[in-house]
Amino acid sequence: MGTAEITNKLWFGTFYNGLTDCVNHLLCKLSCFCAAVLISQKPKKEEAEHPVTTKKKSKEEIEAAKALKIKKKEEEEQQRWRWWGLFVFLYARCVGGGCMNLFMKERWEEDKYEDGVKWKFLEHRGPFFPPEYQHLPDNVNFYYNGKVVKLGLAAEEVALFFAQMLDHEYTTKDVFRNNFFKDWRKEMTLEERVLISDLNKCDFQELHTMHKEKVEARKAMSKEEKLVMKEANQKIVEEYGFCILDHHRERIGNFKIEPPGLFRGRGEHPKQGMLKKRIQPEDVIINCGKKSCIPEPPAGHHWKEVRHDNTVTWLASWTENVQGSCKYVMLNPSSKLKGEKDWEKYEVARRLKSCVNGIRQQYQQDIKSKQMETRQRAVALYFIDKLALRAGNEKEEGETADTVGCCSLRVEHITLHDLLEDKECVVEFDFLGKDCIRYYNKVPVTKRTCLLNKHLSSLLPGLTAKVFRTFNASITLQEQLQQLSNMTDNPTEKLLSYNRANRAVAVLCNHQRVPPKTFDQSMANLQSKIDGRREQLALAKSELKLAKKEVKAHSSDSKLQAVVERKKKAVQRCEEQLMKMEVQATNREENKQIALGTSKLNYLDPRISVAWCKNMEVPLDKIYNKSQRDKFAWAVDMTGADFIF
DNA sequence: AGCGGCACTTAGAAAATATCGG
DNA sequence: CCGATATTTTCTAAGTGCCGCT
Repeated sequence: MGTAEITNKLWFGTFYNGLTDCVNHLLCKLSCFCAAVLISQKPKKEEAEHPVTTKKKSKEEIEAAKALKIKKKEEEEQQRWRWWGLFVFLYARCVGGGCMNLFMKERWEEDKYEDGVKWKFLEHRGPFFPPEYQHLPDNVNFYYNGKVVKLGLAAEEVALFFAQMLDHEYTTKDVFRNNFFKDWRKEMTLEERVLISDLNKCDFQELHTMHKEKVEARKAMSKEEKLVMKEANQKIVEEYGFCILDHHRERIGNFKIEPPGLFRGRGEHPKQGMLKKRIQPEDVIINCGKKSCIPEPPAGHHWKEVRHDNTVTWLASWTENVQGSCKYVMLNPSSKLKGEKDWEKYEVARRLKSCVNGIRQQYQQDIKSKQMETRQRAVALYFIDKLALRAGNEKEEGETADTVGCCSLRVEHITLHDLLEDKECVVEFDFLGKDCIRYYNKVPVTKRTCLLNKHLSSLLPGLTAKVFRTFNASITLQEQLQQLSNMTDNPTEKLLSYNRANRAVAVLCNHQRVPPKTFDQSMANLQSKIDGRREQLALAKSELKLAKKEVKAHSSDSKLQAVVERKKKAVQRCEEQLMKMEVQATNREENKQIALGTSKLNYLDPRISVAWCKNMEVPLDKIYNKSQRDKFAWAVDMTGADFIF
């Protein structure tokens, strides 16, 4: 590589990255200004095009709405921070020479901020607080032992939390009820506490009914009312939902403070039903840039603390009272901070690809090791790799539901069979994993923890137990897509193949869901639709036959010929619709207990999917919705059809 | 060297919204 | 256009992994 070229790149790198603050800032301001002008002009335009007849207006309105949508899209696209731009640029220039992964990658790493620094400038409005609780209307009553009891504000609010959940299974569980009652009593006045001593004598029915009515009323709102609500919400998002990070406006993920309520732990959680208390500004730590405006706390309040820590990515945090854990306000997945990290994750997984064979050989060896520790490590790694189990960190006993991962499996979770269902040496797993999802699997094995991660990172920098899940998920997707999809398939079949590949990964990672309550019913509905369509098709076919006969009889009458054509089209349309529905039925049936979203969002290198779409000529929006396209914008932008994981 | 806590990713449920088909 | 159903978004719990402290 010539010196001139290097110099050139370095210059560009410096230029791009260091682009003096004021110039960069100016550009940013300019683009914001332009957007503001465009927005402020829009209503005027619509007004100008106003009058004429109602029918025409509505048509025009539709057109205008469409144009507006496109414009908005373009604007968004223009405002998108293409933080991966330098990489793509350099890669494009260098890929011919094949030097990218060494020289340029290093250059790229160097250009990032110094160790641990995540940003230089960060400004935001602080989190958004839920509204204060308002007393119940006078005609809605809580009864104790059959008598009306007017509760104080605090106790009433908590009573309503319980009342709202009355339809939920939670409220029938002893643990939930006991925890709730204990915490509820803490919120009562002395008088209330003396009176209310038995949850079974509490009647929340009126509160429950009121809540349900409110929900119904919200559903039944007129279009106009809904629009008003929507606009009000958008205003909140506009104000609190964004921050400025290093000159770019970025969407915040969860800018709303979690409202108070009853803790809904998963599975047999010992703390379910406990009161999750209301968070005050006095509980909240704000994190922002030193030079930025400090967000204003709600009137009459102050923040717990304001700090300027640019080695972390959160904008605000508070400690939650049920588990004592920290909650954070962080950026949306489409942001640079999240996207870059995501990209990095997949790069580590790809690096594993080149050395996974060696690692596998080694743990097979280590399984025979004389040292107990080495042997245990090897077995754990074997299962993490083969079954995509999670690492299984230690948890405090009694504080959470009893769930395990690979390194925390206990004897009772495993049964060893010398022979099971014709297979030798079978390990039977049965345990509750993350979110209390049951893992059940029978695995034939061949005859012959923090320590684990340390060992892994010595094999490959950045390698940890969870990388195996990412790696095996992504590589499985790639292989399955390769095996299942054909260029000659129609679009519907192609999508089925994609879903099946995705499904293979979800099964591997044990991503489950409870089948929707309406599943059987909706399946039956679809089936009857299919049957109906079949009959229709048969009818259309016989009609076509008849029409053809007619043509033959009356030697090529042009009118009759046209009828035949029409009938042919009808048959075709019918066949297409039938095929679509049948594929839909297959897909839905196969998806009954499987959730695809988690793997798509967290485990599958998006570049595999983008490349597949390009190769198969499938539009990207068939497999990624808007927020997925936003999250993976970096991959969409930089990936060609030739990408291989 | 072991542990507790902090920061961040991953997860399924539920709510909200869009789409479909009669 | 309207209700049922499907999809998307929101919500927040539940994991992983590492760092700094003792």
